[in-house]
Amino acid sequence: MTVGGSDGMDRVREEFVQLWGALGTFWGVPPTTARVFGWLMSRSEPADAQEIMAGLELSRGAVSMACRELREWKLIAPERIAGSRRVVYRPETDLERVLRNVIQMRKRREWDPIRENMRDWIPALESDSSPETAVFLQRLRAIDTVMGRADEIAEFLLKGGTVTDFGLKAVLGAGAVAARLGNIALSRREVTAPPEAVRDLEVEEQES
Amino acid sequence: MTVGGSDGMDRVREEFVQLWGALGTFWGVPPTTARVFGWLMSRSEPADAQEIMAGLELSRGAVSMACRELREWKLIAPERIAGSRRVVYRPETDLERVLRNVIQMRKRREWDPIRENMRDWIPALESDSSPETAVFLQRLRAIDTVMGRADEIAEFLLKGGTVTDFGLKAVLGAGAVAARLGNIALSRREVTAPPEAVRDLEVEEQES
DNA sequence: TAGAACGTTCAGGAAATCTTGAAAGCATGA
DNA sequence: TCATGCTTTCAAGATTTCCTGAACGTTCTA
Repeated sequence: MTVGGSDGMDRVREEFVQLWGALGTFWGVPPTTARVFGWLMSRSEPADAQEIMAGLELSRGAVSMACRELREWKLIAPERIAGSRRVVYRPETDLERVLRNVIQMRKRREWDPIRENMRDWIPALESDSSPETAVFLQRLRAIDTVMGRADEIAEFLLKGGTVTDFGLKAVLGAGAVAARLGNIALSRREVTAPPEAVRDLEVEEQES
Repeated sequence: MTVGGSDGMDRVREEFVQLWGALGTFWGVPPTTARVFGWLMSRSEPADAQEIMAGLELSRGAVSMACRELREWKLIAPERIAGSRRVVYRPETDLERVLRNVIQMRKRREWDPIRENMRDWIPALESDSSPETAVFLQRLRAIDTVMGRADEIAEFLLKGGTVTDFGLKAVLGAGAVAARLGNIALSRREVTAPPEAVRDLEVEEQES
Protein backbone atom coordinates (compact mmCIF):
# COMPACT_ATOMS: atom_id res chain seq x y z
CA MET A 1 0.00 0.00 0.00
CA THR A 2 2.50 2.55 1.08
CA VAL A 3 4.88 3.12 -1.74
CA GLY A 4 8.28 2.07 -0.59
CA GLY A 5 7.54 2.06 3.09
CA SER A 6 10.43 0.92 5.25
CA ASP A 7 10.41 0.39 8.98
CA GLY A 8 12.09 3.66 9.80
CA MET A 9 9.94 5.47 7.33
CA ASP A 10 6.76 4.06 8.76
CA ARG A 11 7.72 4.91 12.30
CA VAL A 12 8.64 8.46 11.41
CA ARG A 13 5.54 8.86 9.34
CA GLU A 14 3.38 7.77 12.22
CA GLU A 15 5.03 10.11 14.67
CA PHE A 16 4.96 12.92 12.18
CA VAL A 17 1.26 12.50 11.60
CA GLN A 18 0.69 12.45 15.31
CA LEU A 19 2.67 15.61 15.78
CA TRP A 20 0.97 17.37 12.96
CA GLY A 21 -2.31 16.58 14.60
CA ALA A 22 -1.11 18.21 17.78
CA LEU A 23 -0.04 21.18 15.74
CA GLY A 24 -3.64 21.56 14.70
CA THR A 25 -4.17 23.34 17.97
CA PHE A 26 -1.98 26.12 16.70
CA TRP A 27 -4.00 26.90 13.68
CA GLY A 28 -7.46 26.08 14.98
CA VAL A 29 -8.36 22.86 13.27
CA PRO A 30 -9.60 19.55 14.68
CA PRO A 31 -6.79 17.03 15.24
CA THR A 32 -8.05 14.50 12.77
CA THR A 33 -8.22 17.05 10.02
CA ALA A 34 -4.68 18.11 10.73
CA ARG A 35 -3.54 14.51 10.79
CA VAL A 36 -4.98 13.86 7.38
CA PHE A 37 -2.99 16.75 6.04
CA GLY A 38 0.15 15.50 7.74
CA TRP A 39 -0.36 12.05 6.32
CA LEU A 40 -0.76 13.39 2.81
CA MET A 41 2.39 15.40 3.22
CA SER A 42 4.29 12.31 4.25
CA ARG A 43 3.59 10.67 0.91
CA SER A 44 5.17 11.30 -2.43
CA GLU A 45 1.94 10.76 -4.28
CA PRO A 46 -1.57 12.11 -3.80
CA ALA A 47 -4.11 9.72 -2.29
CA ASP A 48 -7.82 9.06 -2.47
CA ALA A 49 -10.26 8.70 0.37
CA GLN A 50 -9.82 4.96 0.63
CA GLU A 51 -6.10 5.13 1.03
CA ILE A 52 -6.45 7.79 3.69
CA MET A 53 -8.98 5.65 5.51
CA ALA A 54 -6.61 2.73 5.50
CA GLY A 55 -3.56 4.75 6.37
CA LEU A 56 -5.07 6.51 9.35
CA GLU A 57 -7.71 4.02 10.42
CA LEU A 58 -10.55 6.42 10.03
CA SER A 59 -14.09 5.97 8.88
CA ARG A 60 -15.15 7.02 5.43
CA GLY A 61 -17.17 9.87 6.84
CA ALA A 62 -14.36 11.22 8.94
CA VAL A 63 -12.06 11.31 5.96
CA SER A 64 -14.65 13.06 3.87
CA MET A 65 -15.22 15.71 6.51
CA ALA A 66 -11.53 16.27 7.03
CA CYS A 67 -10.97 16.65 3.31
CA ARG A 68 -13.81 19.06 2.95
CA GLU A 69 -12.31 21.22 5.67
CA LEU A 70 -8.84 21.01 4.18
CA ARG A 71 -10.23 21.96 0.82
CA GLU A 72 -11.81 25.03 2.33
CA TRP A 73 -8.47 25.98 3.78
CA LYS A 74 -6.99 25.34 0.35
CA LEU A 75 -4.45 23.03 1.87
CA ILE A 76 -5.28 20.17 -0.43
CA ALA A 77 -6.46 20.14 -4.01
CA PRO A 78 -8.78 17.48 -5.44
CA GLU A 79 -7.80 15.87 -8.71
CA ARG A 80 -10.17 13.79 -10.75
CA ILE A 81 -8.86 10.60 -12.16
CA ALA A 82 -9.96 10.34 -15.77
CA GLY A 83 -12.62 7.79 -16.46
CA SER A 84 -13.54 7.21 -12.88
CA ARG A 85 -15.36 8.76 -10.01
CA ARG A 86 -12.19 8.60 -7.98
CA VAL A 87 -10.71 11.78 -6.55
CA VAL A 88 -7.20 12.02 -5.22
CA TYR A 89 -5.99 14.80 -3.00
CA ARG A 90 -2.71 16.57 -3.44
CA PRO A 91 -1.46 18.49 -0.44
CA GLU A 92 -0.06 21.97 -0.68
CA THR A 93 3.58 21.44 0.16
CA ASP A 94 4.79 24.97 -0.20
CA LEU A 95 4.93 25.99 3.42
CA GLU A 96 4.76 29.59 2.59
CA ARG A 97 1.43 29.12 0.91
CA VAL A 98 0.24 26.89 3.71
CA LEU A 99 0.95 29.69 6.11
CA ARG A 100 -0.79 32.26 4.00
CA ASN A 101 -3.86 30.14 3.59
CA VAL A 102 -4.09 29.48 7.28
CA ILE A 103 -3.72 33.13 8.12
CA GLN A 104 -6.31 34.10 5.58
CA MET A 105 -8.81 31.59 6.87
CA ARG A 106 -8.48 32.41 10.49
CA LYS A 107 -8.58 36.07 9.77
CA ARG A 108 -11.83 35.76 7.92
CA ARG A 109 -13.43 33.30 10.28
CA GLU A 110 -12.47 34.66 13.65
CA TRP A 111 -10.37 37.75 13.55
CA ASP A 112 -12.49 40.01 11.37
CA PRO A 113 -15.75 39.35 13.21
CA ILE A 114 -14.03 40.17 16.44
CA ARG A 115 -12.73 43.45 15.16
CA GLU A 116 -16.11 44.37 13.82
CA ASN A 117 -17.62 43.79 17.20
CA MET A 118 -15.08 45.99 18.79
CA ARG A 119 -16.07 48.86 16.57
CA ASP A 120 -19.42 49.08 18.28
CA TRP A 121 -18.10 49.22 21.77
CA ILE A 122 -15.91 52.25 21.65
CA PRO A 123 -18.66 54.62 20.53
CA ALA A 124 -21.03 53.02 23.00
CA LEU A 125 -18.75 53.91 25.86
CA GLU A 126 -17.84 57.37 24.75
CA SER A 127 -21.09 58.84 25.96
CA ASP A 128 -20.56 57.41 29.39
CA SER A 129 -18.04 59.16 31.52
CA SER A 130 -17.70 57.40 34.81
CA PRO A 131 -14.11 56.81 35.94
CA GLU A 132 -14.48 53.07 35.57
CA THR A 133 -15.65 53.47 32.04
CA ALA A 134 -12.86 55.84 31.19
CA VAL A 135 -10.25 53.28 32.13
CA PHE A 136 -11.95 50.53 30.21
CA LEU A 137 -12.43 52.75 27.19
CA GLN A 138 -8.78 53.56 27.14
CA ARG A 139 -7.85 49.93 27.23
CA LEU A 140 -10.25 49.15 24.45
CA ARG A 141 -8.66 51.82 22.34
CA ALA A 142 -5.23 50.42 22.96
CA ILE A 143 -6.40 46.96 22.04
CA ASP A 144 -8.02 48.29 18.92
CA THR A 145 -4.80 49.97 17.91
CA VAL A 146 -2.78 46.83 18.30
CA MET A 147 -5.33 44.76 16.51
CA GLY A 148 -5.37 47.25 13.70
CA ARG A 149 -1.69 46.85 13.30
CA ALA A 150 -1.91 43.08 13.35
CA ASP A 151 -4.47 43.49 10.65
CA GLU A 152 -2.19 45.56 8.48
CA ILE A 153 0.57 43.06 8.74
CA ALA A 154 -1.72 40.16 8.00
CA GLU A 155 -3.00 42.05 5.00
CA PHE A 156 0.50 42.69 3.82
CA LEU A 157 1.40 39.07 4.13
CA LEU A 158 -1.66 37.95 2.28
CA LYS A 159 -1.17 40.35 -0.58
CA GLY A 160 2.54 39.78 -0.68
CA GLY A 161 1.91 37.55 -3.64
CA THR A 162 5.25 36.36 -4.79
CA VAL A 163 7.34 36.67 -1.75
CA THR A 164 10.56 35.48 -3.19
CA ASP A 165 12.76 37.82 -1.33
CA PHE A 166 15.17 36.65 1.25
CA GLY A 167 14.09 38.26 4.43
CA LEU A 168 10.48 38.30 3.55
CA LYS A 169 10.36 34.66 4.26
CA ALA A 170 11.59 35.45 7.68
CA VAL A 171 9.03 38.18 8.00
CA LEU A 172 6.37 35.81 6.87
CA GLY A 173 7.35 33.41 9.55
CA ALA A 174 7.25 36.08 12.17
CA GLY A 175 3.93 37.31 10.98
CA ALA A 176 2.49 33.87 11.07
CA VAL A 177 3.55 33.37 14.61
CA ALA A 178 2.34 36.76 15.63
CA ALA A 179 -0.90 36.58 13.76
CA ARG A 180 -1.57 33.20 15.14
CA LEU A 181 -1.36 34.62 18.56
CA GLY A 182 -3.44 37.54 17.55
CA ASN A 183 -0.73 40.03 17.83
CA ILE A 184 2.04 41.79 16.17
CA ALA A 185 5.58 41.91 16.69
CA LEU A 186 8.46 43.79 15.49
CA SER A 187 11.11 45.86 17.00
CA ARG A 188 10.29 49.06 18.77
CA ARG A 189 13.78 50.42 18.64
CA GLU A 190 13.52 51.76 15.16
CA VAL A 191 10.26 53.43 15.74
CA THR A 192 10.39 57.11 15.26
CA ALA A 193 7.13 57.99 16.87
CA PRO A 194 6.29 56.37 20.17
CA PRO A 195 3.37 53.96 20.11
CA GLU A 196 1.17 55.99 22.30
CA ALA A 197 -2.00 54.08 22.53
CA VAL A 198 -0.13 51.03 23.58
CA ARG A 199 2.22 52.77 25.92
CA ASP A 200 -0.56 54.57 27.61
CA LEU A 201 -1.85 51.43 29.07
CA GLU A 202 0.76 51.53 31.69
CA VAL A 203 -0.17 54.92 33.01
CA GLU A 204 -3.77 54.90 32.12
CA GLU A 205 -5.19 55.43 35.56
CA GLN A 206 -3.83 58.92 35.80
CA GLU A 207 -5.93 60.43 33.15
CA SER A 208 -9.17 62.00 34.12
CA MET B 1 -19.55 45.96 43.54
CA THR B 2 -18.79 47.20 40.10
CA VAL B 3 -17.39 50.64 40.45
CA GLY B 4 -19.56 53.00 38.53
CA GLY B 5 -21.23 50.49 36.28
CA SER B 6 -23.68 51.99 33.86
CA ASP B 7 -25.97 50.16 31.50
CA GLY B 8 -23.84 50.69 28.45
CA MET B 9 -20.76 49.83 30.36
CA ASP B 10 -22.21 46.60 31.62
CA ARG B 11 -23.37 45.54 28.23
CA VAL B 12 -20.03 46.24 26.64
CA ARG B 13 -18.21 44.56 29.46
CA GLU B 14 -20.25 41.45 29.03
CA GLU B 15 -19.69 41.28 25.31
CA PHE B 16 -16.04 42.03 25.72
CA VAL B 17 -15.60 39.23 28.21
CA GLN B 18 -17.38 36.90 25.87
CA LEU B 19 -15.18 37.89 23.00
CA TRP B 20 -12.04 37.59 25.01
CA GLY B 21 -13.09 34.09 25.87
CA ALA B 22 -13.40 33.28 22.20
CA LEU B 23 -9.98 34.75 21.67
CA GLY B 24 -8.65 32.14 24.05
CA THR B 25 -8.66 29.79 21.10
CA PHE B 26 -5.95 31.90 19.56
CA TRP B 27 -3.52 31.54 22.36
CA GLY B 28 -4.38 28.08 23.55
CA VAL B 29 -6.20 28.62 26.80
CA PRO B 30 -9.58 27.36 28.01
CA PRO B 31 -12.38 29.87 27.42
CA THR B 32 -13.17 30.45 31.05
CA THR B 33 -9.60 31.25 31.85
CA ALA B 34 -9.53 33.76 29.06
CA ARG B 35 -12.82 35.23 30.21
CA VAL B 36 -11.48 35.80 33.66
CA PHE B 37 -8.61 37.74 32.21
CA GLY B 38 -10.96 39.76 30.06
CA TRP B 39 -13.15 40.55 33.00
CA LEU B 40 -10.24 41.76 35.04
CA MET B 41 -9.12 43.95 32.19
CA SER B 42 -12.54 45.52 32.00
CA ARG B 43 -12.22 46.82 35.55
CA SER B 44 -10.25 49.74 36.81
CA GLU B 45 -9.38 47.99 40.05
CA PRO B 46 -8.00 44.54 40.81
CA ALA B 47 -10.45 41.99 42.17
CA ASP B 48 -10.44 39.00 44.49
CA ALA B 49 -11.82 35.55 43.86
CA GLN B 50 -15.24 36.35 45.26
CA GLU B 51 -15.77 39.29 43.02
CA ILE B 52 -14.72 37.30 40.00
CA MET B 53 -17.12 34.54 41.01
CA ALA B 54 -19.95 37.00 41.25
CA GLY B 55 -19.01 38.88 38.12
CA LEU B 56 -18.78 35.84 35.89
CA GLU B 57 -21.10 33.41 37.66
CA LEU B 58 -18.43 30.84 38.14
CA SER B 59 -17.79 28.40 40.91
CA ARG B 60 -15.12 29.04 43.46
CA GLY B 61 -13.05 26.21 42.07
CA ALA B 62 -13.23 27.39 38.50
CA VAL B 63 -12.02 30.83 39.48
CA SER B 64 -9.16 29.36 41.43
CA MET B 65 -8.08 27.20 38.52
CA ALA B 66 -8.35 30.02 36.03
CA CYS B 67 -6.28 32.29 38.24
CA ARG B 68 -3.65 29.69 38.73
CA GLU B 69 -3.31 29.31 35.00
CA LEU B 70 -3.25 33.04 34.42
CA ARG B 71 -0.61 33.38 37.07
CA GLU B 72 1.52 30.83 35.27
CA TRP B 73 1.20 32.81 32.10
CA LYS B 74 2.12 35.88 34.14
CA LEU B 75 -0.95 37.63 32.88
CA ILE B 76 -2.20 38.50 36.33
CA ALA B 77 -0.32 39.27 39.51
CA PRO B 78 -1.61 38.41 42.98
CA GLU B 79 -1.53 41.12 45.61
CA ARG B 80 -2.02 40.42 49.27
CA ILE B 81 -4.24 42.74 51.16
CA ALA B 82 -2.49 43.64 54.40
CA GLY B 83 -4.02 42.09 57.49
CA SER B 84 -6.23 39.68 55.65
CA ARG B 85 -6.24 36.42 53.85
CA ARG B 86 -7.62 38.14 50.82
CA VAL B 87 -5.73 38.19 47.54
CA VAL B 88 -6.62 40.47 44.69
CA TYR B 89 -5.47 39.99 41.13
CA ARG B 90 -4.17 42.74 38.94
CA PRO B 91 -4.15 42.01 35.21
CA GLU B 92 -1.21 42.80 33.01
CA THR B 93 -2.54 45.58 30.80
CA ASP B 94 0.55 46.26 28.79
CA LEU B 95 -0.34 44.41 25.61
CA GLU B 96 3.23 44.16 24.60
CA ARG B 97 4.03 42.20 27.68
CA VAL B 98 0.92 40.12 27.32
CA LEU B 99 2.09 39.18 23.88
CA ARG B 100 5.56 38.25 25.03
CA ASN B 101 4.29 36.16 27.87
CA VAL B 102 1.95 34.26 25.65
CA ILE B 103 4.61 33.59 23.06
CA GLN B 104 7.04 32.47 25.68
CA MET B 105 4.59 30.10 27.27
CA ARG B 106 3.41 28.47 24.11
CA LYS B 107 6.91 28.15 22.84
CA ARG B 108 8.00 26.35 25.93
CA ARG B 109 4.93 24.20 26.30
CA GLU B 110 4.26 23.14 22.75
CA TRP B 111 6.66 24.47 20.22
CA ASP B 112 9.97 23.39 21.68
CA PRO B 113 8.91 19.80 22.35
CA ILE B 114 7.74 19.54 18.78
CA ARG B 115 11.01 20.75 17.40
CA GLU B 116 12.93 18.39 19.58
CA ASN B 117 10.93 15.51 18.23
CA MET B 118 11.64 16.55 14.73
CA ARG B 119 15.35 16.37 15.31
CA ASP B 120 15.18 12.60 15.63
CA TRP B 121 13.35 12.03 12.43
CA ILE B 122 15.68 13.49 9.90
CA PRO B 123 18.65 11.35 10.91
CA ALA B 124 16.39 8.33 11.11
CA LEU B 125 15.40 8.76 7.49
CA GLU B 126 18.79 9.58 6.09
CA SER B 127 19.88 5.98 6.11
CA ASP B 128 16.86 4.94 4.13
CA SER B 129 16.94 5.83 0.47
CA SER B 130 13.72 4.75 -1.16
CA PRO B 131 12.14 7.35 -3.44
CA GLU B 132 9.18 7.78 -1.14
CA THR B 133 11.47 8.46 1.76
CA ALA B 134 13.52 10.92 -0.22
CA VAL B 135 10.50 13.08 -0.88
CA PHE B 136 9.36 12.96 2.69
CA LEU B 137 12.83 13.70 3.95
CA GLN B 138 13.03 16.73 1.77
CA ARG B 139 9.77 18.03 3.12
CA LEU B 140 10.85 17.41 6.66
CA ARG B 141 13.98 19.42 6.04
CA ALA B 142 11.97 22.26 4.61
CA ILE B 143 9.67 22.22 7.57
CA ASP B 144 12.59 22.17 9.93
CA THR B 145 14.10 25.15 8.20
CA VAL B 146 10.94 27.17 8.45
CA MET B 147 10.40 26.18 12.04
CA GLY B 148 13.96 27.10 12.83
CA ARG B 149 13.36 30.51 11.44
CA ALA B 150 10.15 30.97 13.34
CA ASP B 151 12.10 29.96 16.37
CA GLU B 152 14.77 32.50 15.85
CA ILE B 153 12.23 35.19 15.36
CA ALA B 154 10.38 34.21 18.50
CA GLU B 155 13.66 34.29 20.32
CA PHE B 156 14.35 37.68 18.93
CA LEU B 157 11.01 38.94 20.06
CA LEU B 158 11.42 37.54 23.51
CA LYS B 159 14.88 38.91 24.02
CA GLY B 160 14.38 42.10 22.09
CA GLY B 161 13.16 43.76 25.20
CA THR B 162 10.31 45.91 24.16
CA VAL B 163 8.85 44.31 21.19
CA THR B 164 5.82 45.81 19.83
CA ASP B 165 5.25 48.36 17.50
CA PHE B 166 6.62 49.29 14.37
CA GLY B 167 3.88 48.89 12.05
CA LEU B 168 3.66 47.96 8.59
CA LYS B 169 4.52 51.33 7.28
CA ALA B 170 8.05 50.64 8.31
CA VAL B 171 8.04 47.29 6.64
CA LEU B 172 6.47 48.63 3.51
CA GLY B 173 8.51 51.75 3.34
CA ALA B 174 11.86 50.40 4.27
CA GLY B 175 13.21 47.32 2.67
CA ALA B 176 16.07 48.00 4.97
CA VAL B 177 13.94 47.03 7.86
CA ALA B 178 12.93 43.82 6.25
CA ALA B 179 16.52 43.21 5.46
CA ARG B 180 17.49 43.83 8.99
CA LEU B 181 14.82 41.60 10.35
CA GLY B 182 15.78 39.00 7.82
CA ASN B 183 19.36 39.14 8.82
CA ILE B 184 18.54 38.81 12.40
CA ALA B 185 16.36 35.89 11.67
CA LEU B 186 19.00 34.28 9.61
CA SER B 187 21.98 35.37 11.56
CA ARG B 188 22.49 32.22 13.49
CA ARG B 189 22.70 29.95 10.54
CA GLU B 190 22.91 30.40 6.83
CA VAL B 191 23.35 34.10 6.68
CA THR B 192 24.44 34.10 3.12
CA ALA B 193 22.96 30.91 1.77
CA PRO B 194 19.57 31.15 0.09
CA PRO B 195 16.76 29.19 1.66
CA GLU B 196 16.76 26.41 -0.81
CA ALA B 197 15.01 23.84 1.20
CA VAL B 198 11.95 26.02 1.25
CA ARG B 199 12.02 26.84 -2.41
CA ASP B 200 12.49 23.30 -3.41
CA LEU B 201 9.15 22.30 -2.14
CA GLU B 202 7.47 23.89 -5.04
CA VAL B 203 9.16 21.86 -7.68
CA GLU B 204 9.83 18.66 -5.94
CA GLU B 205 7.43 16.50 -7.81
CA GLN B 206 6.55 17.89 -11.12
CA GLU B 207 4.61 15.88 -13.57
CA SER B 208 2.33 18.63 -14.71
C1' DT C 1 -6.41 27.76 70.61
C1' DA C 2 -10.83 27.93 68.37
C1' DG C 3 -13.34 29.71 64.91
C1' DA C 4 -14.02 32.30 60.73
C1' DA C 5 -12.75 33.53 56.12
C1' DC C 6 -10.78 32.57 52.13
C1' DG C 7 -8.07 29.74 48.73
C1' DT C 8 -6.98 25.12 46.73
C1' DT C 9 -7.71 20.49 45.21
C1' DC C 10 -9.86 16.73 42.86
C1' DA C 11 -13.39 13.23 41.84
C1' DG C 12 -17.39 13.15 39.34
C1' DG C 13 -20.86 15.17 36.43
C1' DA C 14 -21.94 18.24 32.34
C1' DA C 15 -21.01 20.07 28.01
C1' DA C 16 -18.65 20.51 23.90
C1' DT C 17 -16.32 18.18 20.35
C1' DC C 18 -15.06 14.43 17.35
C1' DT C 19 -16.10 10.05 15.02
C1' DT C 20 -18.88 6.66 13.26
C1' DG C 21 -21.96 4.18 10.12
C1' DA C 22 -26.02 4.02 7.59
C1' DA C 23 -28.37 6.21 4.03
C1' DA C 24 -28.62 9.40 0.28
C1' DG C 25 -26.35 11.72 -3.74
C1' DC C 26 -23.83 11.64 -8.24
C1' DA C 27 -21.04 10.51 -11.89
C1' DT C 28 -19.81 6.63 -14.93
C1' DG C 29 -20.40 2.73 -18.08
C1' DA C 30 -23.44 -0.99 -19.82
C1' DT D 1 -32.21 3.88 -17.68
C1' DC D 2 -30.22 1.04 -14.34
C1' DA D 3 -26.44 -0.88 -11.74
C1' DT D 4 -21.99 0.19 -9.87
C1' DG D 5 -18.54 2.51 -7.26
C1' DC D 6 -17.22 6.22 -4.84
C1' DT D 7 -18.40 10.53 -2.14
C1' DT D 8 -21.11 13.33 0.96
C1' DT D 9 -24.29 14.08 4.72
C1' DC D 10 -26.09 13.81 9.30
C1' DA D 11 -28.00 11.93 13.55
C1' DA D 12 -26.43 9.26 17.27
C1' DG D 13 -22.72 7.50 19.98
C1' DA D 14 -18.03 8.00 22.01
C1' DT D 15 -14.46 10.75 23.80
C1' DT D 16 -12.22 14.49 25.38
C1' DT D 17 -12.34 18.73 27.86
C1' DC D 18 -14.26 21.74 31.21
C1' DC D 19 -16.82 23.07 35.33
C1' DT D 20 -18.79 22.17 39.75
C1' DG D 21 -19.07 21.48 44.67
C1' DA D 22 -17.69 19.40 48.76
C1' DA D 23 -13.71 18.50 51.59
C1' DC D 24 -9.41 20.14 53.05
C1' DG D 25 -5.46 23.69 54.10
C1' DT D 26 -3.94 27.97 55.52
C1' DT D 27 -4.00 32.43 57.55
C1' DC D 28 -5.94 35.74 60.41
C1' DT D 29 -8.80 37.40 64.55
C1' DA D 30 -10.40 37.06 69.16
